[in-house]
Amino acid sequence: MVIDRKEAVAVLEEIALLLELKGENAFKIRAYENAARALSTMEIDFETFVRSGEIAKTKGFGKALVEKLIVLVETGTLPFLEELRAVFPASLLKLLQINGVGPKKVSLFYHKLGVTSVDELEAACKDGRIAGLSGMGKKTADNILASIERSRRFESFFHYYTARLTADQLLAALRDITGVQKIELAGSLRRFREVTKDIDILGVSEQPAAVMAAFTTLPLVAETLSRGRTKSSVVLTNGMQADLRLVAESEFANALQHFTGSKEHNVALRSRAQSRGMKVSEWGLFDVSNGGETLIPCDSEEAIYKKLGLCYVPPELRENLGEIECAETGVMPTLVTEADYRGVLHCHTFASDGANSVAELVAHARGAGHSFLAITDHSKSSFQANGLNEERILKQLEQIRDLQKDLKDFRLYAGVECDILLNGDLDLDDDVLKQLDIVIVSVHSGFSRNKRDMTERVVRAIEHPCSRVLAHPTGRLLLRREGYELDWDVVMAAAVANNVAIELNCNPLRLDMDWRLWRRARDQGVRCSLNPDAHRLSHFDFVRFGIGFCRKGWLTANDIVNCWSTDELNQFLGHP
DNA sequence: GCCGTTTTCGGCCCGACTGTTTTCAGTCG
Repeated sequence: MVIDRKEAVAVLEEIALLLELKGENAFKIRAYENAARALSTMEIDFETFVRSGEIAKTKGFGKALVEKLIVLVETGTLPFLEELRAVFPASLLKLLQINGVGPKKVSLFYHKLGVTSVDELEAACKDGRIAGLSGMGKKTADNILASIERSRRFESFFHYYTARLTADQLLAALRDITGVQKIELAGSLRRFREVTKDIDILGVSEQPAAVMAAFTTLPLVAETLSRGRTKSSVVLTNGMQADLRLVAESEFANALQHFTGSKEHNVALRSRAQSRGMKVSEWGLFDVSNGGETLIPCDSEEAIYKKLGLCYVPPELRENLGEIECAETGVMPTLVTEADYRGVLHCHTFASDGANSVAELVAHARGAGHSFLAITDHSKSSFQANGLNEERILKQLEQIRDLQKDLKDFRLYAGVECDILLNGDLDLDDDVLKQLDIVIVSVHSGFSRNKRDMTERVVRAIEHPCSRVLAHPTGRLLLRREGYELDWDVVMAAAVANNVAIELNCNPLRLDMDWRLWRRARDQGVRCSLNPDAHRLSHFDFVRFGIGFCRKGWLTANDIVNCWSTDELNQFLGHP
């Protein structure tokens, strides 16, 4: 039995949760969590990684973890995990997902009441058994019931786009409250995580009590979970949780840094501070080198990083995935900005499954200040999307050439989003593809093939001489459908060798290729094409946040073909 | 369980809020 990387990550994560239930040392638990996280971002063949001994040289994998993972690779099972599973039924892990219920409570409920599932916990809350436990009371039981109800009523995660628009609405409402001097977004939304659980907002006010009162009674707020002087939590009408923290002006920079996270980034920063005789928290940076606690004033996030011997780390990069090591060198990449973006290379008209005409899309793109636009409707195999056959594509090509004649300082490219067939062939005749300015290739069928077959299929499409962009390369739909697996080493190498860009599709459901892969792709020489995959004019707005995901992938304007001049792009497309 | 220029033991990031208790444990981020 072969254990792959994903399975190993799942094993480590499960061990961490079970150890929590067991009440193990928190640092031991963290060691498993860190190892799982490290492994999940590595692009390695897990078995080779373990067998070759490479694992033992990797930070975070000590003697105990290496030994366990060797057993896992060699036998396909891990007795250590089996023993833990025998102590706690697997269903207990689900209880940990209930807000306000942590390992201690789960363990208590299990041992005292035999509770093993959410339904049983609900029953125990209702019939008074929970309130009867020592240390628990009626309020605890009521809160657990409310949490269970909330988790059933709403999915716990939201797509970035939904969450961000909700957050922007909330920010605007908060800025209108009397006594609010400053309001900023923090947390995972500021860091551009693709899905998010809650909205974290940080504010400055000299009248925190009044502001908290106003916040918890906003029309957007459905329910107040907690309300303190510096922190309040609410559930919004759409089911999202939002937290507001208030601090004094002098504390703002430190608080913003702290509440932007990630947790892992902050742990690393605090550890760094400690090793330099300092202490960092949401309240400030302190010199603790001579036993006391002397505040080191920081009026900006830049100042905090500087005092810690680092250059500024943009929020998108704060995941403790190498950004601190990079900041230590004094040189950070100049990340792409919204102003660098010059045009969309993937959109649909009503000829296939879009809502607008070519002319409408052109007008919209020009209105947005873009320099070029590529029309890329679906090809004939995507019949569910009314894909175009050779004849219809050629007709559209003619229409586009006509439109171009009247366009000054704007390049309109004729293209197609051509289906990659099961064997890796493209869906349209070569002599038609050759006439187009840009051919985007993508998979829309046969998602369940295995990794090897999918890799071969995609690489074959990349190697087609007309291919220029590989679109939404895994086909994932966030919170709905896993993407198919690809051997990224092979796919990226093929993309570089054949001068094919890989798309970062910024449709909020896709965000595909994932930000975690981009730094590595860029280092290998892969070009990115950032596209909204627009099916209507409003989808052009996806680019605004798409830029954030490019930044999260460490990309500069130079790495993204959509940020190039029309001349440079023409050269890339082979159409001077 | 990991780690090491105070190095093989003894550290390991920090604080707010809640609910239950009279000083604190659990949870969360």
